[in-house]
Amino acid sequence: MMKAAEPNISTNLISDVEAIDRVMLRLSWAARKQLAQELEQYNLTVPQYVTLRALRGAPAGCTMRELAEAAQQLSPTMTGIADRLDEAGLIRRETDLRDRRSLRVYLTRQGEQLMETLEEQRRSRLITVMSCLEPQERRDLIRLLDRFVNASLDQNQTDIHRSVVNE
Amino acid sequence: MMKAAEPNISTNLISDVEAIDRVMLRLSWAARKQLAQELEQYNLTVPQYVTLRALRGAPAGCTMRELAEAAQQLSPTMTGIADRLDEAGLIRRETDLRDRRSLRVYLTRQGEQLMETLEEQRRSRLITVMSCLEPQERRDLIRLLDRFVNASLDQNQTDIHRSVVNE
DNA sequence: TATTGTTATACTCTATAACTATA
DNA sequence: TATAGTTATAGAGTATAACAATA
Repeated sequence: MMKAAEPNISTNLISDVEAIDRVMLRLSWAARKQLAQELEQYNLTVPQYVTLRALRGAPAGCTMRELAEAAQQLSPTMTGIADRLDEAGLIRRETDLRDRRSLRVYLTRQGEQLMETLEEQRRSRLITVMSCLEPQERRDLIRLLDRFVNASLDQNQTDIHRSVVNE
Repeated sequence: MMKAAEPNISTNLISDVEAIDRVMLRLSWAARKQLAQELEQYNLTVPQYVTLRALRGAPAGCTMRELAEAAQQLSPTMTGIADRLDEAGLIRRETDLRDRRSLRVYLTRQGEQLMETLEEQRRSRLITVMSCLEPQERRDLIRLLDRFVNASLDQNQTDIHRSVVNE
């Protein structure tokens, strides 16, 4: 008889999985919509924001290829995003003198200022939200979420560059 | 002197906020990429999947307007998404006989089967991931995450329809 | 020949405005 | 007139293939 050896634990795991599935879909959907809305006032899209963050977290003057990897984009996609960030005056691209195939990408001062503004705004919003949790609960949430995300994303090769998106 | 009254707690809150900011960006970005990749083999996009889930969670035969609300989309956007789901044979739209302005949307049998397949696939993947956590840790994660998401999204009006996206 | 980055192309999503049909 | 849904249009992201310049 190969029924579930431990019905309670098994049942709990299934219902846990359904609960986490719902909350994760909600996060990756509704949270993204909220971020998009927050960025809209600065005429910034989510991929553009991710790119700026990757750029900020990367060593100064990374190449287009490195930037594309860090932001998890393909080369042609990154070209388009960089074109628009460039046009908005948030980044600049300069030919690498030692390898004239490469472009070095930098945040402009305006880009740095925008990122500071956004960081301040995000921080104050998150402080409000996080205040709803006790200090110990906050640490638990971060620790467990980090373990979950690592386990979840390390299954795939999707997340090779998490150190950069993660800053 | 209005310095931080409790330096340790204050400092911890700031660093907690930075940690949660990173992991949240990572979730709403990398996790979405992973979902997109998982759906790709079925020629399904993330918005299409969210729509199918909302449809599955909604009472049978909801209107286009209700579906758009449930999936947090604008009317014209939902028309386009529904067109493609229709063309793929996953949903069907029928004129409401009592109000001929309205369309009633249904999952086709093919659509239901696809959703079952996807649910099975997601479940088995999540079971693997969740197994990395102890039962008590899983419950803690779900509880804390739920509280965080509610606090975070209830700030905005972004998430009016979480019951449906949430199923 | 291999690499860097771009252009060309096609499709999807998103947002706004204008429109049709129904109520 | 108000509502349900669509079409029209434009911009942005995503993916593939082809290309130029450089190494």
